[in-house]
Amino acid sequence: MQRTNFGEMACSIARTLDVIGEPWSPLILRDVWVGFSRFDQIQADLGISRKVLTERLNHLVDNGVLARTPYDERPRYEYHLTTKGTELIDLLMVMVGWGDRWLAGEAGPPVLYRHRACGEIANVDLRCDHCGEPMHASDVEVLPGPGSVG
Amino acid sequence: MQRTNFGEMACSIARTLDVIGEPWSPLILRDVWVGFSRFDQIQADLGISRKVLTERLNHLVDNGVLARTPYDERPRYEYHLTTKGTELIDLLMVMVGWGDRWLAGEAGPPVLYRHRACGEIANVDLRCDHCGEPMHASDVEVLPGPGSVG
DNA sequence: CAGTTTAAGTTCCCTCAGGGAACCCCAATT
DNA sequence: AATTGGGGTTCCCTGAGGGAACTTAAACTG
Repeated sequence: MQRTNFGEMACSIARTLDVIGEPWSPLILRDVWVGFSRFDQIQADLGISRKVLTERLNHLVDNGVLARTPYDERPRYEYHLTTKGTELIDLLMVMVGWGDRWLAGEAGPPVLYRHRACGEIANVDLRCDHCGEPMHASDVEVLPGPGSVG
Repeated sequence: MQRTNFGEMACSIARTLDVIGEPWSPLILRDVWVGFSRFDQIQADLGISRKVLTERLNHLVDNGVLARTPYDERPRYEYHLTTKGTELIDLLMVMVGWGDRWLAGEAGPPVLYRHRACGEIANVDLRCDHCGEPMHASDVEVLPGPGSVG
């Protein structure tokens, strides 16, 4: 095995990386999210090699993150997010938040998000799904779960 | 340039990937987070090549995500998260949530998180930092920001 | 005091993955 | 008849990852 296979590890981070951890994959998801749904659109927007784009799209479809649907009688296809893929956008929004905060510099964030529920320009914040209070690295204690190896 | 440089793109996702998007980097952060702070500990835990681990640690230190501090008069060092790095753990917690949900299978999640504030086993949930309501992919509208290229 | 251990890398070689460009197929358009 | 467009596939070349051995320097070990 050349490239280490993360999917076998008993770790949800490693398993997630096995699906979207290869170079370009998160950017492909971003493109599909914002409306670039066809091969040539994504290729032109990202400047990615066509070979690698083919590989990544197949991998994402095989893993149920994207769906490939024809839009013509000719062999023409569109890629769109499945439910599983849409939930990955949470991850991208958190990446955006961190990148905006630490890497955007003086120019400010490249894009903004308007939250439809309140109409305001906003960012995501992590909360406990049980009590609703903030939940960050220092607020949690890590314990072995049922799927641990021990 | 062989590997495409994401850091130059006007996209906070791409810029974030430039810091932690290479293979192994998120897993190294996870290890440091849960208490593996020394070179050989991390190497043994992950099974990563020593060469690659050296490269990744240097990259993470250069980007201000990890700090390298001596713990002995001999050349012995520990790596720990900076503030910038600690905020990246948010990203890992969201990855864990998605991996638990979609990839854990029948065995269940490998690790659990106890939220100190409420004492319960919990997961993170994304909320709007303005109004506190849920904020996911379908709840936002994407707009150009001050740092956009146009 | 010679030999071994430990931590933290470094060096080497080998294979495979990514980049880039050209090519392919097939239907529609000019 | 020739060109265009979409969605790939094929080719070669370079460089990144894997794996194992080597290095350095201090500290134990007998």
